[in-house]
Amino acid sequence: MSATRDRLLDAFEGLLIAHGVRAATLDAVAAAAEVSKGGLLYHFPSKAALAQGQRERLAELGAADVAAMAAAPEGAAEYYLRESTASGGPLDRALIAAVRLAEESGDDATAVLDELRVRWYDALLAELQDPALAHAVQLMGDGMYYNAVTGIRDPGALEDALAVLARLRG
Amino acid sequence: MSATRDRLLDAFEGLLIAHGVRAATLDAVAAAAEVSKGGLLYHFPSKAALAQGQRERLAELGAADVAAMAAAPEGAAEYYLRESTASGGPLDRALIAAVRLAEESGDDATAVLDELRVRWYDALLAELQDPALAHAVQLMGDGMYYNAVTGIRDPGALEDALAVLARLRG
DNA sequence: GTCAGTTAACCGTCCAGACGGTACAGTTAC
DNA sequence: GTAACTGTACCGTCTGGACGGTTAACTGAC
Repeated sequence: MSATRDRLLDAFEGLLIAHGVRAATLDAVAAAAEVSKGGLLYHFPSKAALAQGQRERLAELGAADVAAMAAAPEGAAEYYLRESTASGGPLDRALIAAVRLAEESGDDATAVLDELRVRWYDALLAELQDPALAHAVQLMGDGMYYNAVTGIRDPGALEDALAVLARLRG
Repeated sequence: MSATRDRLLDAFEGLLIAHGVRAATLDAVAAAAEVSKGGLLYHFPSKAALAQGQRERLAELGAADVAAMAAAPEGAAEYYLRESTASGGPLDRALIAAVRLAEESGDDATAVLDELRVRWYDALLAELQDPALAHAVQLMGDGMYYNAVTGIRDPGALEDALAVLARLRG
């Protein structure tokens, strides 16, 4: 909606990703977004509201990605694996930030992540028509995300995952 | 070594896993270990020392697991996948705690995780003799860990991963 | 055999700074 | 005039860490 609101969420996510939950203080977020603390609290009256705004952003980006996955010319599975390594995009940033937030606030925070996972699985199953294979593809994608989240570089992961997918399909 | 030292590390890991880095304060760790704050700081003179103690514990448990993996009768790959879902054991707890810690402290904290990953990969490769397959198995294991870390329940993940592994072997 | 001295293991309190949040009086752009 | 801010000054609480005790086991001298 508002440009400042988006800048604040960008800054919040950026701090969460780069330096973790401890670094994502209200002062730090405001400073990173080049907004005063009062300005931040104008848009998000509390830190919980800021976290909820982040979850809403993730839900929107996630829904868009599920739609793009179903429409992908290379197929849902390949699209999914490819996206799992392409860290740096808006969805990846939102996902990593949400995972970081979920570690503290428990249930309601993971609900968005849970539902998104189910939707991704459904899209994979629709294309692959094989529950175990769909599950395996999703797990490999999760693994690549996991490595991205923890900062672990894993060269060749995408190629090998795609190669294994091809074997299983063939 | 010391029983109190171990209790402190247990408490530290427990808080990191259940409520995240923000909850794992010196006071909270001391209280959970039923030790005074002064007692905690006797064993670990700073919070950084506490985190390093945790990493050292992970390195020890990890080395033991790699050895157990190579000696597993069901094979390294099956052992690895099975262990990836068995959350609650000492190694899993240490791993999750280390991942949480790594989000803040950056490079040197991820070094232990990085090296452990390489060792696991080597053990998988030694059994499977197939780089892409070894990589895929590791990614599926990572994915299951990732879900355990974020509190996502994923029933049937192990069975499906093992089924896919059997297909790829056969 | 006992008794001062040492040391490891731990307790409880204090403090400066950071944190989330409040309050509110201005300012700018439309 | 109203929405969207800025800037400053606060408040109460929490946090990491410093610090000065305390206790109990051990050690050697006499």
